[in-house]
Amino acid sequence: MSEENTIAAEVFGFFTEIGIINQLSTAMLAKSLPEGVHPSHFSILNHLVRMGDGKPPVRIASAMQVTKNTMTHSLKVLQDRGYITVAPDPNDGRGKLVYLTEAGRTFREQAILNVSAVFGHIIGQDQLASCAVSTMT
Amino acid sequence: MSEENTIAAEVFGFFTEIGIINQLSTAMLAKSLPEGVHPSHFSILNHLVRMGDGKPPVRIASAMQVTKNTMTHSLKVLQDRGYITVAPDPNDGRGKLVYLTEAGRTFREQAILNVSAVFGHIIGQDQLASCAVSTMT
DNA sequence: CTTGATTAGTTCCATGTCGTACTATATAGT
DNA sequence: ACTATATAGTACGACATGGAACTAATCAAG
Repeated sequence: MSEENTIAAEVFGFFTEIGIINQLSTAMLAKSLPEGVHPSHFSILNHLVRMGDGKPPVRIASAMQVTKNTMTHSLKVLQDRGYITVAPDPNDGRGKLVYLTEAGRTFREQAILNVSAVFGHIIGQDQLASCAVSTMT
Repeated sequence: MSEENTIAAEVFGFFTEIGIINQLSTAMLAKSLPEGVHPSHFSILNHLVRMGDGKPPVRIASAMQVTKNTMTHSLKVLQDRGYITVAPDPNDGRGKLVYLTEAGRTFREQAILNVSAVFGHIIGQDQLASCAVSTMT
């Protein structure tokens, strides 16, 4: 019994570490994005570039592991910023299709360059050590 | 230049994977928690158990990588549920100190058992054991 | 001791996310 | 064809979180 508890603690601790890494990397991405663009918004653009656009919102939502409501809201933000266009699906009266704009593609590329510069800054300088220290405290 | 872009894409993709793992494991934890208890609330209890209680909120906030506002809100929730008590710091008129209650400790233990049961359900006891071994070495 | 700067905690507002309920369309069973 | 069920998208409310501003208390400099 206590053996199983030990194993559970090990697995739980592993995912706790994953969460910490995710927290720090997401914070870096957030700081490198312009005002009003949330990491989740960028993530949608990234997904559309990698997996191809012209997909219905519900498919994007399930791929990003968020609900349909959240996707509706996020797509509205991206549409207002001109990064995507949403058109009705000609083959399904219920559905819509999401397409990337040129502005959306260039924005995504620029954002990756920005956050990569931050990574390089951190790895290049000795802040890697301080990063490790901050996770321990 | 394109070489640097390739490296950037590698690093970026790695953190993307980390984010996906975190999303899935956090969702599992959320589903195994009772109504009204957010994963971040549980995370605070977990931190207090592991690092010791009697700490001021601002220290917990910086350790959990959230702002003071969020910590104020989360502590209020935990206090209403009787999992913690908050007392003024006798040595600092501005500060407060956060203490775990017996209910908080038992709740945290039970939650870990619950989520571990979910893990066991999904990946099986054999993989759990090997996973634990790999994290120990 | 007095003044300026710093810190702990709170409050207000904006935003991202989820749950529930709803409408409109599509599909299946008869 | 008709009805029942399922699916796509949206509207509304609830909650977690962050940013800016604020109060109270401590610390540092003179």
